[in-house]
Order: sequence, then structure tokens, then C-alpha cells
Amino acid sequence: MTRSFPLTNYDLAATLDSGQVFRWIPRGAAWEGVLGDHWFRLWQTAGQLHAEGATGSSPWERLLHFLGTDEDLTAIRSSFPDDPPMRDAVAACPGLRLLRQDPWECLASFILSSTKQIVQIRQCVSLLCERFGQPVAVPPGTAPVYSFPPACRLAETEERQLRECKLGFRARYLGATARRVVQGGPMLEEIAGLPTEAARRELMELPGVGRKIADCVLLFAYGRQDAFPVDVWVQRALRQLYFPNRRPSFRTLERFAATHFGPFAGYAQQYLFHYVRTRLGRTAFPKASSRRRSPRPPSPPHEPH
DNA sequence: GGCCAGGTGTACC
DNA sequence: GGTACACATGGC
Repeated sequence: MTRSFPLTNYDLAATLDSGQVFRWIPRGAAWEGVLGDHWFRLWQTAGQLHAEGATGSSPWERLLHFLGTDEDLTAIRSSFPDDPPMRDAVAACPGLRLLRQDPWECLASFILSSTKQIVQIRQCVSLLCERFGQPVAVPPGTAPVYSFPPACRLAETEERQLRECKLGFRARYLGATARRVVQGGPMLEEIAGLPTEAARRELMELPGVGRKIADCVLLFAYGRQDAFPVDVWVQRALRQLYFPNRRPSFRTLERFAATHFGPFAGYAQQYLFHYVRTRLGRTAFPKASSRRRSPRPPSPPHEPH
């Protein structure tokens, strides 16, 4: 059955294709994906979201929670620093949103993400679901889809089988983290109740999870909108947009990000990530050398008017 | 064929 | 506190 919901200030395509999630597939003007054990097809028209479920008992509330349709995006955007880079990034895609994902799926997916392109992460996640997930009900004529395999399923899977999903060296991390999550009982639920810094430390105890992946999980699954993942794209964005003609160290970028972007820094990060990835591209941002010093004395980064 | 990809762990200084 | 390198695989 299909239901419609009011929806404003929301760019569904950009949101589902912005590197937060890896299993939503465009089909014509719609997007198809799985939430838990439920298949959905989503599309939007002026002011409305349309959602088709495979059964009459689809979890609509969960879908809306996942999409974050209740979030006041205007208030969030107005908290951003009023500087040219942020204005450009927001103008490029004003309806970009953060999703509220399942922590395990998000954690496992980002363990696979290290030094992989997003298209390859999608492929790995898809293979994992096909081989170790459960079939999910779909409408007649729709290709079969599968749920994301739970930690207990991956914990008992041999590393060789994980590697066959093209995980490479990440297979060992995924298996080891799955076992830790299973042994830890409700650890992923308990993390939800911790302050952000304590939650980050807990996540970073898991094999294959460093600062960046921990921040992705905090931001994309636990709703910690002050978490600010700094990956290669965000490094490029910060260097080019805020430190042109300089060679800031990674540490400098982290310190800058921690203070510059305000209480919704993670949201600002997603706008910068999407902006640099879709509009500016890779070639505009040569990798900064960590050895060479700046040829000129440092000047303050770009300040608001 | 070389470089790069939503990094992390380890060894070393 | 840092820096260098290995780790798999595929796209461009």
C-alpha cells in the first residue's frame, strides 16, 4: 500500500545518495530500500513524500523517524556560521538531511568504508545482505531484497566468507567487531545513553573503528549532531574553503572544526561533504603535503562578516 | 600502470 | 605528541 506525508525543505535524492547509507537504489524517480525487515519505495512531489510498502503493516512511523522529517532544518541551517563556504554549500543543496540509522547497520557499513569508494561500499554491503541477510517481502515483480545481517550472524561467519564479499582486509575487523557486539550484550543500546565523548570512546574500542568511523556512527545513527567526521573529502573542503594557500595539519583542521561550526557541526559537515563531492570534485583539491610548510605566515581562517 | 578511495592498527621516533 | 607503512580491491 502507498501512503503520503507532508514534506517540506527535503531533498530525498540528495539525502539518500550522500554517503550516509549504502543500500537505497534509484529506480526512475523513486528510491527503493530496506528498513529493518521492511521494503519501501519512496518518491516526492511538491510538499509531499510518497511511500509504498510491501505489506499493509509497514512501519510508517519508523520510516519517518529514519528520514528525520520532524527535524527543523531551518533552525539548524541558521545555526551555521555565516561565511561564504557554508552559504555556498547550503545553496547547492538546501534540502539535504541527516538520517537516523540503525546503529549496527551503520557501524558495520562504515567499518567496510575505509579507503573504499562509495560505489564499492555499496557493492560490499549488498553482497553481505544477499549472503547473510534474510529475504524481505517485496511487491510482485520487484527484485528480491534482503535485511542487513545482524551482528550474531556475522559473528559466526568465517573470515574467508566475509572476504568473498570483497571486504579485503576489513573482513577481519567486521568479524571481530561483530563478536564484540554480541559478547557485549546490549552495548550498542547502552552507548545511546552515554555522553558523546564517552560514547565515542566506547565505539573506538571496537576493532577497525577509529575516530572517523566512530564519529560517523555517532552522527548518522545516534543523532549526535555535534560529531564531525573528518575524512579525505572533508579535509579537502576545509583546506580549500577555509585555509586556501596554506598547509594546515590534520590536527589543525580538527581543532578548527571543533569550534567553528556550532552546535550542529555534524550537519554542517554533511553539507560540506556533499558540496565538495558533487560540485567541486577531486581535482580542485590537490592533497596537501604533511611535510612542506606554508610558504607564507599563517593568517586566520575565513571569518564571518 | 599509477593513483585514489567517507581509515585503522602498529611500529617507531 | 608525531610520522610511515601495510592492509585488499576496483574505478578511472
